[in-house]
Amino acid sequence: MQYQEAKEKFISTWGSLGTLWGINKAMAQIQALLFISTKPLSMEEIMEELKISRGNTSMNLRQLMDWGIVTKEIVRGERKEFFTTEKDVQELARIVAKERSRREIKPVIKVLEDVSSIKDDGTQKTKELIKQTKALKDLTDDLDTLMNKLVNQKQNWLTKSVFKLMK
Amino acid sequence: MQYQEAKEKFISTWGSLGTLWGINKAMAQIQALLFISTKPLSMEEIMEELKISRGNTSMNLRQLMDWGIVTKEIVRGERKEFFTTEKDVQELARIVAKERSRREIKPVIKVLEDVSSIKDDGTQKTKELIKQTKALKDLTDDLDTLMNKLVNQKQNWLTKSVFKLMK
DNA sequence: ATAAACTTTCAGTAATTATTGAAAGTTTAG
DNA sequence: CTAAACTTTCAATAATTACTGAAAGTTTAT
Repeated sequence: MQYQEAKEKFISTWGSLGTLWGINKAMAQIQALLFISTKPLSMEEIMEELKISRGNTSMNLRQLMDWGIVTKEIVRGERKEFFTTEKDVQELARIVAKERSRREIKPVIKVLEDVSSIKDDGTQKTKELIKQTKALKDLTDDLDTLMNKLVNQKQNWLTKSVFKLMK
Repeated sequence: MQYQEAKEKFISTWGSLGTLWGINKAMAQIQALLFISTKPLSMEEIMEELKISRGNTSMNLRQLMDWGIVTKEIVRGERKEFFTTEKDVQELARIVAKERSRREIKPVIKVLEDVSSIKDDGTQKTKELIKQTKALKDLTDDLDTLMNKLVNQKQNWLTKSVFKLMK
């Protein structure tokens, strides 16, 4: 496999994986492109590489910036804007985990809390609803906490020690 | 909040959360319904509760069974089939984590491996592609391993000890 | 102030994904 | 074997989500 093929394979795989971490295809592909680029890219270059429209590129770059994954670069002497992505995978994972926790997991925990704290009217079905949603809430909470703690270790010695512990 | 409202809120929240764990809305809602039900439900009952068609119910139940989350129950004297879901959240998490690892994460790791092992032709851009996809592969691998190990502890004493360690 | 260079917005359209419902298939009781 | 009771399949359609492109908006240089 040569450079061009490998690059395309990486970008398209990462793109279709986007759904897994909760973003759309174009967004993931732009991030992938920037991630392996040796220099900041302009909107023009991104459109050209990925064969997507100006509007699409603009909207998805904006979202990536909202996530804190991509940043604008000012290049001296150039009028147009250039973009780069966080290059450190650990830091990237940290950002993604934090954002997903905030945007998706926390709100769900809130709902589970509300639902599991309805008044017990003594019926079987109410007891079951409370018991099960409570269990789900506890699990979700635990996993969320663990994920955040894990990913917040800027150095990876702790990750390593956890691995050791679990082996 | 009363039972009916709480139940509906739980089912619809869990349904829209489906995308987060990689399944569709109807599938997640069926699972949610079974999860808080005090007894196995027939296809008829599921259709009725969720207001979805027979075909949709059938197809999504099949998928839930493929995932290993839902099982058929034979009820003595009844001709139709009844369905139940795994009721233990820890076990549920174990199944989901295992399946997602197998279906989605492992294949991505494979691609990252392939891409990161192309021949280094000495150019800057090839070096960057190799370096970055390698880093991504290592991270993905670590997270996958960790997730599987975590979730495979049938007892939760280990989860607890990990928490303690990280606090 | 003007105009060129660039970015954003958003209504319309395309692509994708989910759902229906009726026909075909299967199982069981008699 | 037959028919009733039930489930599955799948082509058609609906709903959702993503994408385009051109017009409107913004910034910068002169």
